[in-house]
Amino acid sequence: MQSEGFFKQVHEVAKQVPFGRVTSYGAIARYLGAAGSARMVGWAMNASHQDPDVPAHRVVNRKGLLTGKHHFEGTNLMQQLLESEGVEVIDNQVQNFSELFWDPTLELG
DNA sequence: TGAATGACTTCGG
DNA sequence: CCCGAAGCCATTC
Repeated sequence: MQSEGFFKQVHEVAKQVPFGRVTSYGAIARYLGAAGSARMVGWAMNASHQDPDVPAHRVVNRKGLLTGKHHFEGTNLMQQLLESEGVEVIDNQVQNFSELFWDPTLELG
């Protein structure tokens, strides 16, 4: 388990996502220099269960779709979490996604 | 070693 | 914008 570094980085970026904002796996991967490894970001998120501080619900795919909701408890926890932050979610899709989108390569880098 | 898997992305139609 | 197919790469079996 020496890959914690990669997970840690993903977790750190996820934690830096502002309240009520969302980002995509690819954006995080690109920011970490792991462009093309967007799937690994998802894999890292799977390990985010180790860090409860990681707002995995703020990470969606490039379409703003809550593809990872099935990895949360229940069936709509992810949506509830987002809505609790003021993010409107309909049919597992983030509304106004283009404005709520938070790109780490843009905001951080 | 090799095949299968996945919380994705990009490209062509 | 939607759809199907291909590409990517770490992890698992």
